[in-house]
Order: sequence, then C-alpha cells, then structure tokens
Amino acid sequence: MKKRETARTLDLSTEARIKQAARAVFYRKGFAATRTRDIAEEAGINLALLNYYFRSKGKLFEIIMLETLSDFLANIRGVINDESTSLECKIEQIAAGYIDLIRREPEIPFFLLSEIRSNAGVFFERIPIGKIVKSSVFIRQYREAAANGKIAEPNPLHFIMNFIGMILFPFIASPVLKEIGSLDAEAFDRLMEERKKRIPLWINSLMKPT
Amino acid sequence: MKKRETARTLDLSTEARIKQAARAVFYRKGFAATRTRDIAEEAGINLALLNYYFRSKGKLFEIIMLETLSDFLANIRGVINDESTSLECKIEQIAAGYIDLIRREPEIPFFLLSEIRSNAGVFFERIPIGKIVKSSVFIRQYREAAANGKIAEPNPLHFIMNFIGMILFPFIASPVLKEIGSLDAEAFDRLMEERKKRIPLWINSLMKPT
DNA sequence: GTCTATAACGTGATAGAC
DNA sequence: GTCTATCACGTTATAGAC
Repeated sequence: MKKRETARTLDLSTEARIKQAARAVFYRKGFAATRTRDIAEEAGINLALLNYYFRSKGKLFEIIMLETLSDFLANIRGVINDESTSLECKIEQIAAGYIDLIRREPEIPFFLLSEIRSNAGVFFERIPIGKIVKSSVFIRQYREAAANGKIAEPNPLHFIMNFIGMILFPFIASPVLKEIGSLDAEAFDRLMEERKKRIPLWINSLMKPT
Repeated sequence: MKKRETARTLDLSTEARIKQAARAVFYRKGFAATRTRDIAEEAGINLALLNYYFRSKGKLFEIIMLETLSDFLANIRGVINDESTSLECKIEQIAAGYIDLIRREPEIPFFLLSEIRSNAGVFFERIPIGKIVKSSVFIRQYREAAANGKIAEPNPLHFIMNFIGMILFPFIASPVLKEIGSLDAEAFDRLMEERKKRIPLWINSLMKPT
C-alpha cells in the first residue's frame, strides 16, 4: 500500500512523514505561525500531498494535538490512581516520568499550554482534566496526609503549582535559562536529568510542617 | 495637538488608544495570530490609522514588546543589585513585586516567553539578560551563602528555576489550573495573593541544608 | 488626521495531468 | 500517489479624497 522498499533514515510512508514533520513544526512555531509550506518542506514532500492525506491544516493539527495530549496524560493517569503506592512514591514517579518524556520532546509543555490557551473551551470539553485530577487517588492521599498533619499546605492546588511548575517551568523558559546559564543543549539536558532526583527531595522538604 | 476635550473613559489620543489596544491583543493572541483588524477594532479606530501612526504591524509589535520587557526587567534590576539588603529580603521583594505586577497583567509571562522563544537571538542581543543576572549582587550573595553552608543547593540555576517557576508558572498555566481547581478569575487571583507570602517561606525551607 | 477603496502579497486548498 | 499550476481568500499596507 505505502512504499517501504529502501532502508533510508527516513523510510516512512508519506503519510507518516507528513505527520512527523507537522509535529515538529507545530511544536516549534504553534498553529498560527506555521504555514503548510513549512510542513511540506520539512517532510520533503509536495504541498498538495498534505491536503491529499489530511484534508486541511486544521485537521492535521487536531490529530497532532490529540495524540500529544493523549501521550502526555497517559504518562500520568496510571500513576496517580495507583492505590498500592504512597504519595511520596507517586511524586518520584511523576517527576521521573515527565522529565524523561519531555527531555525527548522539550517543546511539548510550551506547545500544549500555548494551544490550550487559545482554545481552552474546546479542550476541556474533550479532555476533562479537572475531573481526572480532582477524583484521583493522588488528591485523596494528599488530603489525607494534610489532615493527619503530615503536610503543612492543605490546598492541593498550591502543591500542584509548585510541583508541576518545578517539572515544567525549566522547559517552558528554556531559552531564557540557557541564556542566563550560558548552557548549550547538552548542559541544559544534564540539569534536567539532575532535577529528576532532586525535585522529589525539594518537594518533600517544602511540604513538611515546620 | 491630539484631541483631549471630553472626559470619556477612553479619552486618549488615537495613538495611545492604538497602542493600548495592540498591547491587549498581542498579549492575548501573540504576534502571528493577531490581525491588524483585531487591533483596529479593539481600539475603535480605522484600520488605516494603524499604519499612519506606526508604519507596520511589526513596528507596532516591536514597540509593545520592548516596553513590556523593559517594565518587566525594571521591576527586578533595582532589587537584585541592592547591596544593603539580604538574600532573604530580596526573595521577598522579588516574589511580592512580580506577583503584584503580573496580577495586573496576567498574560505578560506567557506573552514574553512565547515571543522570546520565536525570536531568541534578537532579544538577547538587545537585552543582555544573561549578563544582568550573572553579574548581579543577588547571585554573588547566593554563592556566598552556598559556600558558607547556609544553602544546600550550590547551583544558582536550580534555585532560579524553582523560585521564578513558583512565581510565573501559575500564570503561565492558568487556564489549566483554573479548570483543575474550578476557579473563577477572583478565586485564582486570591490564590496568587496568598503565594506572595508563601513562596518566600517555601523557598526558605527548600534551600535549607538537611 | 481620518476615511474609503484598492493594490500587493501570502497562504490554504484544489483541479487536473501524469 | 504525486506532481504543476492556479484559484480563492484573507491580510497588510498604501493611495488619494475629504
């Protein structure tokens, strides 16, 4: 059906190459700023093929967006509803899991936040992230720990802002941080690797009652 | 020179009204997604006047961007180079100063990061933010405190990521956080007000050697 | 200074040959 | 399935009347 004869580096079906290219360009520039011609060039294909395989720029974007969001949430859904692990364990798993995921695709956090921002209503209708988080085992465990005096901050939202912020913010602000720290891509990546282990420690000391 | 006869709410010169409208629209949608027609409509002026006062969309954007960045940095430059204040004091001042500033214009952090991202080279040429931070009294005090064993984390970059992330991340991710917490604008704003006092405390406990 | 009309251009999408 | 050529449209920017 699709050609798959050679063993070249980019030996993908045309459809897959377009999707891969679209993902890269959309991640980098966002929906509004990318032109279909950018995607075609990145994919090394003819512009008309984009519309042949995916009806329109918007349809292609929607596919990329939903796949990305789905991957992003898949990473967390299992962890936060595991009855057999402690809060501390979940924190370690989430930090490590997300940092590993994002190190492979560092543009994802900014991309997702950017596009959710410009279309919030639509996304929260499709993906009820509020329900997912609020009804999670994680939040229940957090509230229990706070009620038992094991955690100082009773509001889980402050916790989420601090914890998820520690994970995502460096990637979101990476151009500025690289400039401030004179970091190349590898040095930045090493810092993120360090944070995998340190964020749980920081979070732990930050949550302790004084 | 400019008309200023009435006392209406929006009694500004045409030029000022365009700038004000442009700021609002650019903040909300970013450069690529805003159309000059959006700005004209928001300002309640004729489209042609935009080009009459500011040669082009790009020129207008550049003015807004530089003003915004300048305000944003002005807020910090004095504080971080004050020889007479302690590290702890600076942390309190920065947290309070930025949260107050951003509560008035909550879209600024995302706007700045978004546009810096798509044009990093140009901005860091004009505003040497790396030099400003690295040569600051703040960083010198931080290194001294770390050398004296008063702070556990020796790398100021980790500190900056955690501290600035705690301040900015909630605003950057506000649509998601509002959804998760079922917060309206006022409830969100109250949370940010709370963080003004709590972030310095959190940062303090997080930095302490164990 | 402000307006209307329109030029000049870029972009998304399609028709139709191969 | 893939290409070239082109349409249709929206957007930025300007010309020129008032």
